[in-house]
Amino acid sequence: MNTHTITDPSALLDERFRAAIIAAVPEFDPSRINTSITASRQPKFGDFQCNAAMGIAKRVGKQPREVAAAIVANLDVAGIASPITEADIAGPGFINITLLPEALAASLDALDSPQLGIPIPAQPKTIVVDVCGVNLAKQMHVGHLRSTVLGDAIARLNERAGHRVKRQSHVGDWGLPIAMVVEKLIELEDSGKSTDTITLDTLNTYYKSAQEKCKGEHTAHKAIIKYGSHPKALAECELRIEDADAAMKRAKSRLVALQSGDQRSVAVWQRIYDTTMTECLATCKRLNANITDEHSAGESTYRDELVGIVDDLVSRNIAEEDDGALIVRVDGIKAPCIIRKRDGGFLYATTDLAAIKRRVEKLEGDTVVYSVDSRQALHFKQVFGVARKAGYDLKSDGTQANLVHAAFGTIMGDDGKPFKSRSGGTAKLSDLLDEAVTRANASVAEKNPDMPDSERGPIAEAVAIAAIKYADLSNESIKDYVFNFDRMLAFEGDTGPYLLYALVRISSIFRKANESGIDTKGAMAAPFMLNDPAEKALALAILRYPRTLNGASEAFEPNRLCAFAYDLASSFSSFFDKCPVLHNDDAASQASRLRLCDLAGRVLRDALGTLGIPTVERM
RNA sequence: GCGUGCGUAGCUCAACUGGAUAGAGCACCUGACUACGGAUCAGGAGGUUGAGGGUUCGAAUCCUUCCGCGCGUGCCA
Repeated sequence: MNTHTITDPSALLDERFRAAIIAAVPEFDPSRINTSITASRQPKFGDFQCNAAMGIAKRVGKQPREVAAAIVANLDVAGIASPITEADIAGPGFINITLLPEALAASLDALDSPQLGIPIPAQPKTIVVDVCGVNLAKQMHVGHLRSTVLGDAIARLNERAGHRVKRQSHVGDWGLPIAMVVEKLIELEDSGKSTDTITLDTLNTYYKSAQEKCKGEHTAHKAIIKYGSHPKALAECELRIEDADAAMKRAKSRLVALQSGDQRSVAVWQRIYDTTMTECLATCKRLNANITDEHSAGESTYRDELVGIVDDLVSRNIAEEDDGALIVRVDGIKAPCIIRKRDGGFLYATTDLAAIKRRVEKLEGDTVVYSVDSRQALHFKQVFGVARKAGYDLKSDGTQANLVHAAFGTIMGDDGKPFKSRSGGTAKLSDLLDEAVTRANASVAEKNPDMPDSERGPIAEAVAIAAIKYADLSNESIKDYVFNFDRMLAFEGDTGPYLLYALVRISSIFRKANESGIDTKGAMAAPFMLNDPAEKALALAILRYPRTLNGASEAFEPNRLCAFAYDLASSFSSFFDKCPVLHNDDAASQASRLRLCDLAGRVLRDALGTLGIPTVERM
């Protein structure tokens, strides 16, 4: 017997109803039975309900209520739920189920283990998760928030579900833009300036100016031709284009030097790499995202594989030449996937193909999931299509790996447009975090004036990160969402701080209990007494943890676990209000409630940990 | 144009993937032994789920036609 069957009442009910359905409707293919046991939305419909009768009735051509009655007649829920009769059949054939108090207590008791009822899969899978994906010489900005936070959460969800997870950060460390910055640094060195203590901020400036220098003027030129301008301005512009062309030429030859392993170029590149990654990984750490150096898989690491892949696709007639470029056509997609430019250069599609190959063949991924902006949907459709066509998705056992684009929407500002910094540019991620921390600090100081600064600092940091991450994770990821400090940092309502507050109250109860000499340790073995509706509601909320976690991990949807966490915190708050724990003369009830508090706290903490949200003891 | 996604309370979002009377949070109104942390709890008001049609016992969810918005769209990543 596995843990799942014991701790999750819905799993227990699933078994009993399956048996009843087989007996009640023998003509129905047992392998197609879906018992459809769900938690009831309203208490008056019981604790759980079975919605299977309607669907089965349709397929076997019977009346739904007739099927429901047959199921009930063949049903044995002894030891789990109150006896179920025809009176429990409602509407078109819903079967309402109310758990026995002792069964509820037993389930809770079984869940109360270090594993917290999460089943360990018989055959763990390997899930490769594409996360973060920063670019050299560029600061992390809002655009990286979601790929980092969501990607890490998806990784954690699958780790918690018992799978092997391999994070891969596809670092943009290759190509012309980087060569431009390398060239810039070398020019500086040649003019006698030291670049030893260069910062990422400075690199970022170089990156932008190099970009503009090499192509910005061309667009300006086009605009002038199109809309007309003073001849002098035009002449000046053309002069600058000559400059730009020269710069572009230098950058391209620098790229060649870099790619062919020129020592000096590589050394400068390495410095840029180190400077960028040191700062970005620090930001990841600050975000409580488990993304470290070992997860970095830069585009440069694929450079020696690209030629082989392209040759392979050509020799197998998967790729074809078209207008000088090399393309692969994928069924159902109009736009072909370009894997080599007319000038012989490779594109990011080529690199991504190499990445898929590595992730399936070398990293042995059963699933390769990409936490990447939804605007890249077409790109991934193409690349996945090419990979399948070429068989790069085939695992060693010959079956196909599951390629998933876990797409997410854009972060918007209050004006409904993509989020910008106050000055209008792209907002640097660390600045955003700083502002959230400042605000959290002020709030904590206001609510809790006695707390010393030294204690408040780290707490404000955790509260701010929790607020930002919860806001990001709790929405359905595919949708755009509005980034609003006031809303996410509000200590009321469906926010990160509210969840932390629930934990703080639990911690506080135990602090107080221990101070007054109550045997909290002993209470951890106390029998659960769940007589008050609020106690029962809290128990039912806790018991939903295993199912919710599995559903969220399988669907790569962290927002489901967020909803669970909020529901749990909210159920706890109601319980806290109605069921005194310490101000309670009944020793048995007190012990039960202490244990319930402890379990609720551990489950909530575990859920938040699985989302990558930091927690605190006080706030 | 084609492709793709979205449209739910005044605002921000859910809806266990086709289930019962569409739920939360802000904001608004009314309450709660001076509170085991009130950063809370209980209640009220707030809806033709963009519009029409279809599928069925049952639709916010699936199909279809419109409307509106976003995004992508052959040699950037």
